[in-house]
Amino acid sequence: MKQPYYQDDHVTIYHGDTLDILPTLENCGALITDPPYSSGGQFRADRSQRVVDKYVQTQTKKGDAKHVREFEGDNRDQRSFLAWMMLWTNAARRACVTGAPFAVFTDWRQLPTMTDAVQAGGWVWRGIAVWEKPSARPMSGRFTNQAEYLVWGSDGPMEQWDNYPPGVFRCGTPRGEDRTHPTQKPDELMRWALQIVQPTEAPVLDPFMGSGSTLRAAKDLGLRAIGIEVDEQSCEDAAKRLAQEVLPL
Amino acid sequence: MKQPYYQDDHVTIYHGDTLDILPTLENCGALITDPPYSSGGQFRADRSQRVVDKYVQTQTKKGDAKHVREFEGDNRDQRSFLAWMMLWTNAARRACVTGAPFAVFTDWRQLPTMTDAVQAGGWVWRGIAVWEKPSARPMSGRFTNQAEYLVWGSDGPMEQWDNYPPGVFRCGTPRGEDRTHPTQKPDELMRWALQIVQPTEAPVLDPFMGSGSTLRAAKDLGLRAIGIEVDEQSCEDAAKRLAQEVLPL
DNA sequence: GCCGAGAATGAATCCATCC
DNA sequence: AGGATGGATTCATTCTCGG
Repeated sequence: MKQPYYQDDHVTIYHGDTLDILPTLENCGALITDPPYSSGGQFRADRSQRVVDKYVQTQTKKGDAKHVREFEGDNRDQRSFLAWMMLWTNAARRACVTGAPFAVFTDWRQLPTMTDAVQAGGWVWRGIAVWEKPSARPMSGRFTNQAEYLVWGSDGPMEQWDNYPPGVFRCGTPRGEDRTHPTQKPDELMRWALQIVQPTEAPVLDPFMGSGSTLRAAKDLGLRAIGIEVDEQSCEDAAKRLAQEVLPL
Repeated sequence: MKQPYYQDDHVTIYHGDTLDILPTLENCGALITDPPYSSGGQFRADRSQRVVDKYVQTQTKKGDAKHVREFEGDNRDQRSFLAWMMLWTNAARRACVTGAPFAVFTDWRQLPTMTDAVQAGGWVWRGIAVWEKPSARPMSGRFTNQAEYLVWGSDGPMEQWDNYPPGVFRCGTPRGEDRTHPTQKPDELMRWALQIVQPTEAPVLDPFMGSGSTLRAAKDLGLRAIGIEVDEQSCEDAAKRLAQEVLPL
């Protein structure tokens, strides 16, 4: 079993490829993650760009968006994207206990592929929840694509317990110094996503940790969590972020 | 050419099966509709999201037996639903001018099938817009499925013009006297959906008219519209509703 | 400290242009 | 012909800064 990159009372971080690490894990209580979308354009040329060129449109882009990091695994075509998604969703399910809930982020373009992939990976798909982003880029004559989606469900039967999270959640994206990862999710959003997880000892699993928003939110909610990340710099960023005190909510 | 069931300055209603009527139409300016979601009707929605036919799962973990049922079963109903959706989306596209926009309502269960169907029918899929219903029934331990979805795009290149409709729209469902059709959409919602249509002479096409909400909203916005409906009682209800005066907005 | 004006920003998209 | 590149564009929201 691989040594953790970072560990404390609540969270564990592994540095490495998700498909290598996942088979070594077991008894996780939930899968909550934000995988690469392999999206960002109608044409293959657009999708094959560097991540920063696709997704970071600040004026500082040419020159010094130094604090915004590149990330891997976002340049696949549709077929290989689906195949890869089936592999990791299946491996993640094996790392979880029966009945575990899952919630996976995706954008409109990959939503149908994502629902296929999680089901092919053995999960039961039970719905779609909506993240409404207040500041999206409008296009003339079209509906603004101002939402991202949370595909959710469970591994087999899903326990009912006393919690009723809303199906549509509205909040803005992190800005400026708060953002170290190009597609970083706000902590508030991750706490919402974690509402399908019952408070237990079994840790939440995030196989695409990035800058560690899922783990941070889990820790703040008093949950345990395990993160996997292939980029070492992101592991370091996340470890720093998690070493800080638990935030009062 | 079949005689209209109802006709006035702005709207025309045909009574009959959509697949019979659509080939007789041409030069429509847009497709805006709310097709049957296949819940409890002609097709089986409860089996709709099984993907075992597409992606075979080879390995199992202990305790997997109970999941197998989730993957078994018969995709014929889902296949026939998809085939039928491809037929009418294609026929509707042929009834429209090149560049025509489309917007089709669906629920979360049928969303992936719908995006497949419109693309197979020859339309360019450009996004998903969200209808947030404030009055959905919550489920314990789960996200509330409180949204329906508008799959939208165009037949080929889409003209840009001076309109920026929001991608998330919040409004309640009709109640009491206002509701004659079981899945009736609020007029306010249909006016939002029609914001993707440029004001022209070419009529909006609704191949599943139901109680006529699309036509009513189009007329109120000063647009022309054509509706098709197989149920005669619904045709009568819609005709009554459309014969009323144009509502001041 | 509060308020308002002006600037910056966003998992974007389109299209002309260049290889 | 078709892939790759780069510039222009849009508005709601948030941020910055000065009064």
